[in-house]
Amino acid sequence: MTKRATVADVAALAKVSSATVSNVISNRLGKVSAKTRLRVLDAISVLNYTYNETAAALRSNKSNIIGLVIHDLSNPYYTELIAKINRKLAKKGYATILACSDENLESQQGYLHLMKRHNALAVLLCPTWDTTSEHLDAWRDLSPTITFLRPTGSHDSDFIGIDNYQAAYDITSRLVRDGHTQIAFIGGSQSSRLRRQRLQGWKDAHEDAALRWDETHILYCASSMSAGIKATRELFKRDQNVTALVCYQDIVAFGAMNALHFLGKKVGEEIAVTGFDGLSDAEGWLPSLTTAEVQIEVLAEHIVDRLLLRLEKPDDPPNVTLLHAHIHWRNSSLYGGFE
Amino acid sequence: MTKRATVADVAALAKVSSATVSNVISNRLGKVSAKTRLRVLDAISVLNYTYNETAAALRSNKSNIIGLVIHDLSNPYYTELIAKINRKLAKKGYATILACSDENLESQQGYLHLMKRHNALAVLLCPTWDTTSEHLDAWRDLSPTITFLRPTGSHDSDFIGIDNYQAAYDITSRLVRDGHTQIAFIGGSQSSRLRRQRLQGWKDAHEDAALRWDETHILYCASSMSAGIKATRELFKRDQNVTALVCYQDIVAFGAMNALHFLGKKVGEEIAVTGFDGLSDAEGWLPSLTTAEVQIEVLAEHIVDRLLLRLEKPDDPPNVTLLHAHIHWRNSSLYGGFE
DNA sequence: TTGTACGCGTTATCAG
DNA sequence: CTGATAACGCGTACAA
Repeated sequence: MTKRATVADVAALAKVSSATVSNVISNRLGKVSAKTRLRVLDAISVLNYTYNETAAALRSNKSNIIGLVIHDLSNPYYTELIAKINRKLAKKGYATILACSDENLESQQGYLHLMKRHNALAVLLCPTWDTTSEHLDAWRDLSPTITFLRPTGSHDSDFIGIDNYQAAYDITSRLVRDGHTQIAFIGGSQSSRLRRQRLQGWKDAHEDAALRWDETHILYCASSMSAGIKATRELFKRDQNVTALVCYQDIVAFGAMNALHFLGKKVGEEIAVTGFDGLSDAEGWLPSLTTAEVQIEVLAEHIVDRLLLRLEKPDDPPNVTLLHAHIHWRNSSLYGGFE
Repeated sequence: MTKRATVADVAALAKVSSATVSNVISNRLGKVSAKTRLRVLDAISVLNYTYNETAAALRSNKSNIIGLVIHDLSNPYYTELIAKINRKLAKKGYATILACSDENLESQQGYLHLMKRHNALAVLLCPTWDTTSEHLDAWRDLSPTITFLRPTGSHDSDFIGIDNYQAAYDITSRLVRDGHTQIAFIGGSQSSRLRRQRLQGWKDAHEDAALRWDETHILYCASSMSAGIKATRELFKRDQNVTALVCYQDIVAFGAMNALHFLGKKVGEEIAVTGFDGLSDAEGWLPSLTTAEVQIEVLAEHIVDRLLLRLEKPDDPPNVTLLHAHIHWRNSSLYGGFE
């Protein structure tokens, strides 16, 4: 546990001032001659000097810490997203403080407070369902907040999301055109705005095709494969005539397909299943799963780009971006099997 | 973007010195009278004062940041673990800087450096396969490093892991006793020490039962359901006579079960499948999956406890803890179906 | 019980 | 191009 070298130590060894060392460290071009620069770099490596972010942050009142607050870490879509955001930020030299609110508003607010204490440069937030615009006001003034995936109702912050309504509408319409009349909607939690958007697409697709939808075909369930299994079994207890399942998420669809195997229904032949998310497992599954995808990579890119833009121009008006999902039609919803 | 209040501002409003404010904030009992305490707290709320961790960290040379470096964020076992560790640390007042090395040593070392720059109080590390004890030496002297799940060969750091050998041995032995003679081992990557431990358990269980194991029954695959599907199909291309699959992870087992459905084999009747991890989906799956579990909660508890202990006593000798897995025998490996 | 004064390691400012 | 010096906001002896 030897004490670590400081700028002053480096300066002394290189026989320059601490200001010069600082200039070298920050790569301020033209502020320091090539020769002294080398001398300083040499001293840095001799002393095994490590930059102290803490001191720099205090002095410049600007940390390089980005807060990342999310409601759930059990859904692979979110964790892959986090991984990608994390990597992109790291490449830009930012560190990420992670927090998981577990769908608990109080906990989320606590974490936002933590970010403030740490002087987070910005906060990326995927909020709990009960988060309103007002809940964010307390933080927005200090550091920019960028919300993603889950709308908070009013948009005073930047928001990057997915056009869920359209994707659900498109999927359902296509199923109707393929001849399905008994189409179920499975998954999501009751209070979810996102679910409401997808469900509305499902409903409108019915109505625009002059088809009645049935309340008993709508089921809630948690975000897990086993919840999808349970919901699917429940669905077929209610009604044996369903021929298509529009699932709220891929993991729910995986569960549904597992349950359908068990119920003796051949997915892609006797019954269609669709998902949402575009997980990489969807393609390799048997049969391959039809799903609405916004590539996680693309989403992460948008989020990080928006963040960087916002850091440059803090006072620009908030931006709302809705990404269009691409629907991969695969074997789980084969056309023509349902005439 | 109004400037935030400082201790000095609070002191001025409460008509006390900054030292008194500091004492109130840090809850140093007996150092300040109840009356002034209230005055200070009042001023804090009036000014909407927020504690500045950065300044505190610089002054005391002790951050409250814990670095969490992990190799993979796509496996639910790890993400659930992270979520739990994160929550426990937050409860103790620590913030977590997350980094994902993506199985890349260079990237991992970069992140460890980042942690050092941020003066991390400690680092929790689930290392890449090619990490050796020497790779950690550079960081260990500065802040304690606690490794988990993946052994690094030599143990100069604290380590919390799972007794993989024993669990795999127990599972395989039981399958042998149930009458299986053609037992495959699926999953894991070639260089994985952890996989070697589990595989050794599988091999030794064969040998102790005077049973030959077959090299063609051993397959590598990535950590995903679709990789499990591919590997299982490959296995049955090689040999139709396998009656049991010992999978390296639950997600691989889920994939295997999906593939087996497709191949027309009834899991739990004609063929046995076992997993590793004890994911919550294992129980709800159809049929329910036999799996070796070390409860994530328990593991997280051990890791955090070890961390806290280490912070208290930095100079105690490193501790290695191996947790014993509990095997849940479920329908996917029903006894008696293979006579 | 309260106040004063200084230092943590860096960066910004300005003068040379 | 380089150097001296003063901040940043908080913690902690030590003095009162």
